[in-house]
Parts: sequence; structure tokens; C-alpha cells
Amino acid sequence: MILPIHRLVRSRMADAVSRLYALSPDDPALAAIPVEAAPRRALGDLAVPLAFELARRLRKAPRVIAQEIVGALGTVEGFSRIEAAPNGYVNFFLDRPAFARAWLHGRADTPAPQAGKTIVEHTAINPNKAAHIGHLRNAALGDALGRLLRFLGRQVEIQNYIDDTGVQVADVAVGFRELEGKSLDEVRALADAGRFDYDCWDLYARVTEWYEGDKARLKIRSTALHDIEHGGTETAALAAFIADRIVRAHLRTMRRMNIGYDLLTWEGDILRLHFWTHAFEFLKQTGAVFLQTEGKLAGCWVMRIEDADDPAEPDDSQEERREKVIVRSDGTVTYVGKDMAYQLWKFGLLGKDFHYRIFENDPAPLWSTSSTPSAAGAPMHFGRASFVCNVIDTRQSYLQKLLKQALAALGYHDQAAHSVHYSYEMVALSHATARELGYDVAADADRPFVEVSGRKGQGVKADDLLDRLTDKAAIEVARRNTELTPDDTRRIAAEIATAAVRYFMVKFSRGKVIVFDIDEALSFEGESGPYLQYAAVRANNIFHKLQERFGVDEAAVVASIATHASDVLTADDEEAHDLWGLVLEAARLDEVVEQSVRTLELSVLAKYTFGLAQTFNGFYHKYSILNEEREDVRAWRAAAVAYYRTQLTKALELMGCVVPEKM
RNA sequence: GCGCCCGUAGCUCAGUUGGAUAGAGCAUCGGCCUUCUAAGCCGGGGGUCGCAGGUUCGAAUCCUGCCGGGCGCGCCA
Repeated sequence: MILPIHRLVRSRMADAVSRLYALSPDDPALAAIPVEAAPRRALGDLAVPLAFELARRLRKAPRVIAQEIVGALGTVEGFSRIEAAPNGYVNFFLDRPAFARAWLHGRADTPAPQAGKTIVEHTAINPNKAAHIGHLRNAALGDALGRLLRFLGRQVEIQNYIDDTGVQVADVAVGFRELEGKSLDEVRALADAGRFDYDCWDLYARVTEWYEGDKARLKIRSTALHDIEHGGTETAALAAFIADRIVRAHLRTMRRMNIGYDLLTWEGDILRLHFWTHAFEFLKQTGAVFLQTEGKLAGCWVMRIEDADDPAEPDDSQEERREKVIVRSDGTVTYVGKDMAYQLWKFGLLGKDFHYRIFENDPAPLWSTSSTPSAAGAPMHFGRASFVCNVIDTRQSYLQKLLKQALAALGYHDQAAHSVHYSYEMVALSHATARELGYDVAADADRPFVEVSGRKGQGVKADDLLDRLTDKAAIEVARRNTELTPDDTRRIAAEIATAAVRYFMVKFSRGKVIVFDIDEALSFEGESGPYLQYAAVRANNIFHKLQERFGVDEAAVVASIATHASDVLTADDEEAHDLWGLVLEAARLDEVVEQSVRTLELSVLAKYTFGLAQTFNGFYHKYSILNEEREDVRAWRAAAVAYYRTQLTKALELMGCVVPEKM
């Protein structure tokens, strides 16, 4: 979505330039005219560098072109002044009172509801142990992306894929059976007693060691996996129980992060409902997957891997075409195969659907797939998306590429084009933090960071991090707000901890490895979630005090500026510039959200939000509202802060952060 | 070997539309709490944007090559 003022500037520029230089209105130079925010307010509010583009074609200096454009533009409604800068920019100055009236009426451009649904798949943690900080990055990005898409008016469905029939769950089931000698009932008692996800974390590490102790034991894993896929055994029941309980633990952890889902999709249901069999027929018919009869992959059903970006170009020069096994020679399907079936279902292309059940009711009904017929009243609207976005770390790029390729091979080029892998780099540990946790990092001494291994039981558990942050925040909150009850303190501390983690996870661009350092993550100073919350709480306090001392609420203050002369905003003094700077920066939210989604780069939103809070904090220290005696000045300052506050609060919501009552 | 990603201040990072004087946090040094909460604000110091070419009126940004680091490329998921 584009702000109307940007659209207006574009169309008037295109109009003026095409008239001036006899260019076709379809000219590529006019198709996407860049409209930038001017770097300094004194230069203007919006800046258009179009003259540079035209300079070569017209063989004229940019400065001259800019001047000619300004002459041809005349006046533009909503702008008080348009200038040609000496270097060739065309700078636009907004009509501040007019813009102010628009901003006070809220959002300038309500997004039109758009046809088609976007499925965002994120979290997808193996249900065999507690969630760790790497999972938090995934969920924080995925959840925020969903919020941004909804903000832009898109229909969104958030899915969390549960691999309940994979090796990882099998390993923990084997651990309980072989290492602990526990029956299902005994495991159930253990799960009811305490932190089951933590217990499984440790057990998983022990099973990994146990396998390494004697490779023959891997046969036990294969048998367990087979049992789980086919069901009906004690091991299968044990695995199902483990997955169910661990998923519930993950949901609790994610709820602490303000993260929820529309649907849980279980791999077991994909198997039991024979999604794969169905997809397989389809893949065979089209030839996308074929039976290899020779070489070392003889007996496997494989898919060709298109290495070149241009599949039209035959690449026989390679000594051997690469192939990916989809069905093993023993007839079992690989992960990629199961994922293909799931992907087809997401687009409504499979010709089959799940059954549905409610997985939990507290705090709200959460739907889950099921293999037994749905209860009456189950929604039937899941799947059938126009866009699919899979939030998965970059190590899975290769497999995600294969999925896309499979869609194209089946002739679904549209869906392949609308199938996006939202990739991001992993979360590793700093040496200091790895040492603090007691891991042996000798092998990693020369490396820039320590990559953790879930198999070895290494990593920072998500709940441990949130607990530490909450403890620390509680001390700070209690120190500053002695009147709060312990419960209120704890609740606020939890809100602060969530913001600290969520901001931390989105502030880095997605291509960057996060080298997690516990001390850095625990910091509430500078560029952090708590800093942003604090900047919102301060603004809220101003309105609380305005109510207390003057008996006026925000609406009354804002309404009152309509009756005041607008020279506070339009004067050519420092305060007018600062006031206007705050308002204009706050107005950029929509544009920033649009850019974040277009580039799948949420750090853009994070950095913008931080900058907005910084702008406010500067304003806050420089200009008092409660102690300002000139009524019109007070009203204008308060109105600007009111607008800033609604925009900052929205930005925080988009990142899943709430504004605490007090800090 | 092939593919993808990263390299910007002492450290961690923005700068994803090629544009105006390359910014921020931390650290460091110096100021600001009887005044809307100091989780804050103001100021100082700190840069060969990995290196070398090229394209361009203009390059941290685009292209080519190199250097350094990371991750993938399995009948694991």
C-alpha cells in the first residue's frame, strides 16, 4: 500500500514530465517514479530524483530539468511549496495544516480487502523437546509477517506444521522405552508431574549418545519409526503421547511470545489420510517423479533436480544429472515427498482435505487437522491459498527449491511463482555464552561462533531465556513502581521480557547469523524492545496527567487544535520543525510496512520503530506539555504526541509487543 | 567441486528504490534528575564501507575477478 500523497506526487510528476518532454505516459521512466523521504526537513518533506534519470536522455543538466519540472508542475493540492534543489532533486513541502487535519482523522488509506488467502507456515518445531532460541527467531519472524500482511488487508492463515512421525520423536520414544524402561502410563505420570519438554530435551541427548555407543542400535530406531508410521503398537502410542504433550508445551512457550496459530497440521494425518498416495499418483502421471532403473538409485522413485535457473536449457554436458529420491527403494516416502503433498494441499490442488478437531480451548479454540471425521461445526475453510509463505531457516533452501520445482513440474506455474521460502540465517551462540552454559567449545575455538546441537542437548531454551528476562524486568519494575502488587509487577515484567525477545529477533536483517549473547539479549538499554515500550509508556503518562491535572482527555486536546491558529506547526522556527518532524516520521508507518513485506525484511520495521521512539524521546526532553502555559502550543504538542503514540503502538503490535501500563 | 549467504566505527549492526554531509546501539570521554519516569536526553572522539577493476553525471548499494568467514548439496528431517 502506498500513501496517497506518494501516489499524488507520482501521478503529477508523470503528468508534468510527459507534457514537458513529449514522453509517452507508458514510458518506463514514468512507470515507477521514486519518491523518497528528504534526508533533512529543511530540504523538504518528499524528494524525487527523477531529473537524474532524465539527464542522460535529454542531455541536460539535472538542475535545469528539475527547474523545468517545477515550472510545469505548478501547484499541487496538499503541498505548500515545490522546489528545484541545486543538485537536481525536486523537493515537495507538505501543506502542514492540511496534513495535520488528515492525520487526526486516523489512517489516510484503509486497505481494500484483497482476494485470495496467504498461508504463512512457521514455528514447525520437532515435537520431541523444549523450544530453543533458534525457534524463537522463526516464530517471531513468521508471526510478525502474518501481522503485517493482515495490516495490509490480506487474508492470512497461520499454520504450524507438526512432524509427529519423524525420527526425532521416534528417538525420544526409544529413549523412554530402552533407556528408562518406562511404559506409556509411567511416561504419562512423568509428563503430569513436571517439565516434560525439559525432560525430553535431556533424554534426546542421551539417546543420541546411546546410538553412537553401538551403531547396531540404529536398527531399533528404524523399527520404531516404522511402528510410528503404521500405528497400533505401544511405541506408536508412546510417540503420539510425546508429540501431543510437547506440542502443548510449545504452544505455552509461544503464547508467552504473543504468538498463536489458526491451524496445526500434523504429518501423521497426512500419512493416515493417504495424502501422499494421492500426490504420488499425480506426480507419476505427469512424469515429474519416475522410477529409476539403473545406477545406485535403482528402485527409487526420483525427481530431477534443475540446477540451472533456466530449465529450458538442456544441461547434458554435466556428466550426470542430479536426482532427488522421493520414494526409497523400500517403498517408504521421504520428507520431501510428504512436504510435496502438504504443499499441494495448501494450494487446494490435492483434491483431498483433512478432517478437523479442536486441539485446545484455552484461551481460544485452536483447530488442528485430524484423521477421524470432523465434529459438527468444524470450519471447512482451511487451505486453498493463493499465496504460500514458508518460514524456514536458510539451511533448508535446497529442499524449498525442490518443492517449488515440483509445483512447476506438475504444470502449476502460478502456484510455483506464489510459493515463497522466507529464509533467514540461524541463531548461534557467542563463545562467552556457550562457555557460561558449560559447553565444550574447544572444537569451535577458531570459529566466529558456536553452532549449537539439539542432538547433544545444547542450546538456550526459550523458556529459560524468557524466565531470566522476566526476573530481571520484575526487579526493575518493582524498583520504579513500589505501589504495584507482586502479580501486576510480574505481569508487566512478562510483557517487557516478550518485547525484549521479539525485538531482538527482528532487528537483525534475515541474512545475518545471530550470534546470541546472553548479556546483550538481557540489555534493556539502547536499541531494545523495552526502550520502545518505555517511549510509549511515557507518552501515555502525559495523557494520564493531562486528565488528572486539567480534566481533559486526549480526544478533547486533539479536537481543540482545530480552533487554534496553526502557526505553531507552520512557523519557521525550531519547534515547528521538531513538531513537524515527529508527525511526519510517525506518518511513515504504512510505507514502511509495505516495504517490509515487499522485501520480507522485518528489520526495516524494527529500525523504523526504534527511530520513531528516538525522535519522540528527543522531543519529550526538549518540549514540555504539562508545564507549557500557552494553551495553543500545549494543544499542538499534545496532538502530535497523540498521533505519534497511536503509530508507535501499532508498530509495536505488528512486532507482537504490547505497551505496559507502567514501567 | 557446485550453489546460497555474510564482510560498513573497538564490538554488534542499519543503510533491500543507485542519490544530498555513510548512520545507530554498545563500549569510551564530558555534561543533564526540586521540572510530563534517567529503561532517558545532549555533546566529543572513533570509517581505505574486505581488495582490485568496471558501468554511471553519481556506487556501501549494480557487474566481473580475487581474499576471508559461514551454510547447504543424503535412500536424514
